[in-house]
Amino acid sequence: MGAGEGMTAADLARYLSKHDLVTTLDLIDAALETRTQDQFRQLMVLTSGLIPIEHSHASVADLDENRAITRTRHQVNVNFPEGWLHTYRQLHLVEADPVAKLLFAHDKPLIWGQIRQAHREPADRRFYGRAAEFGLRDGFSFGARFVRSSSASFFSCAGKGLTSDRRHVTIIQYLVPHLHSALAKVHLGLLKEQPLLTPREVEVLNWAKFGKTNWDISVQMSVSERAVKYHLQNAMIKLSAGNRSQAVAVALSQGLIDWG
Amino acid sequence: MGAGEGMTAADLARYLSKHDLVTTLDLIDAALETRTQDQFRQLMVLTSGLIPIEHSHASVADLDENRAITRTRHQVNVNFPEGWLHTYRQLHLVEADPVAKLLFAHDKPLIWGQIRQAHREPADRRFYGRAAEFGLRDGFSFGARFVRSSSASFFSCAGKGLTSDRRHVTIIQYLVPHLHSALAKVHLGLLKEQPLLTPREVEVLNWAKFGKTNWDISVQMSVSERAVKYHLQNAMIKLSAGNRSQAVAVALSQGLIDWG
DNA sequence: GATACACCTGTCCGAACGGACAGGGTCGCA
DNA sequence: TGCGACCCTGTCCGTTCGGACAGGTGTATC
Repeated sequence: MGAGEGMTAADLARYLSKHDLVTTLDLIDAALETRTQDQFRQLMVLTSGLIPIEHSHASVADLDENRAITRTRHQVNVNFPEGWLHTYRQLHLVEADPVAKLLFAHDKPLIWGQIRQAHREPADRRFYGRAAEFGLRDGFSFGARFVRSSSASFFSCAGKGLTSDRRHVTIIQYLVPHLHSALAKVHLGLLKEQPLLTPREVEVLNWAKFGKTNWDISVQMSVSERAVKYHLQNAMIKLSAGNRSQAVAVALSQGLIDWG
Repeated sequence: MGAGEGMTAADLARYLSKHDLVTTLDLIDAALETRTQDQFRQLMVLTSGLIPIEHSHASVADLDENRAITRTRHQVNVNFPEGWLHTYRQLHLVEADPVAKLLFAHDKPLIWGQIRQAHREPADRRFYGRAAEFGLRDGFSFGARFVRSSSASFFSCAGKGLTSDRRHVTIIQYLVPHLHSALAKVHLGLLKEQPLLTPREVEVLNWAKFGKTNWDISVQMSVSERAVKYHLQNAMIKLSAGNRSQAVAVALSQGLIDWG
């Protein structure tokens, strides 16, 4: 029991004040209620009232079977230095980033300082140097797959002295997994807001997932069988699916239709 | 922000000791790690060290579109009176149970005492009388759908004076949603343990979800196309699916195959 | 040795599917 | 007044699917 290695409930009592505990618990509760991007931003603001987060940035991405990022779905940049993000993309620093390599390895927050101490290779030094130019020295990252989805979120927070303090580290270990699940909920909500599929396409897929034939669906929807094929065909094109089975599977895993 | 109506962070500070806060936070953390039925039982035991839970009982069930229970998938009865559960089933008390009506209405813990005060009808009186015979007076229930699944969990905890105390109620409000997600994880794990499907059937479904044809799959698995049809057919029978699309959808929603 | 189960294979055939051809319409927006 | 969406309809045709017939093996259990 307890978050992270060597982290125990005793740490909570030792390093955190009663006010810290109350705030952490309330932030966890607020994370449960978080549904929208604005609420998530607000959550990060509240968090930075507890620990000195100066910059934070969250991404949702698709992973392949090797847990490598294939596509970035969307970003919530609260106040991360744009220059750094630009440099990172431009120079493909993901190859050099020691944190990125470990991001999805364990479902634990990664404290930059701890990584820095473990890996002391010259290539890493250059990376840390670059990051320091943008004021990014202390901080943490957290990456985790969403349950029952091929997507994952990762986010980074930076701030002066953020992770050289046992109090901060303790709070991070206990709080961050809940920020992740809040982000997952925000992401799911956003997917439904941006309607990749038209209402009719969703309707057809919702029947198809129950194994209905085109003719069955046409009766339910009071249209011709051809109309059903038309919508399903468009849905398959939009979802890059080769047939109705894949279309249903993709739509389910993307949260475009739900589980009736 | 804050759990439940009128519940604020101030309540945490007012009614909870520092030790309470530490324990609650650590229980929430332990809930994150919970994967097995034994771990869940252990979690309930730890919880009863914090608030006076004497009896607890958890169920996972399938819901229809009206949020009515269609099938109970499995139960974790820690120490609920068997006699009461038997009476409940025998007399279909779910019809009379005021708590059951509200179980999936909001994603909030239901404090029995509060329900009892709100509904003072004679029919309810009889129900409370029966429950009291089994020592069930004070307690709470919590029901919520699992994300991206047609299943839901609900569980009830009872104990003397359990919910007539602000301290207990506050802890319950903040803790219980995390117990629910722990139960969800346990349930998912159990589904994979009881192999409804054979390894080959799982393999075929995993190709089918990518839209592969029977012939494609037969090449991948180095068997005849007929063998693929054989496995898929058996899978469809076991999953009560009418065709491959429904088989894939059901297998996904049951957690029998995953995304990737 | 019988029984059960998972695994694999074959052929046949009607139903369902998916693509490609073609053509309607309404609505909102530039 | 286009233009692009979304919606709807038709026919044709080759492919795929799913059910029903039938058979085989190996392995574990009793």
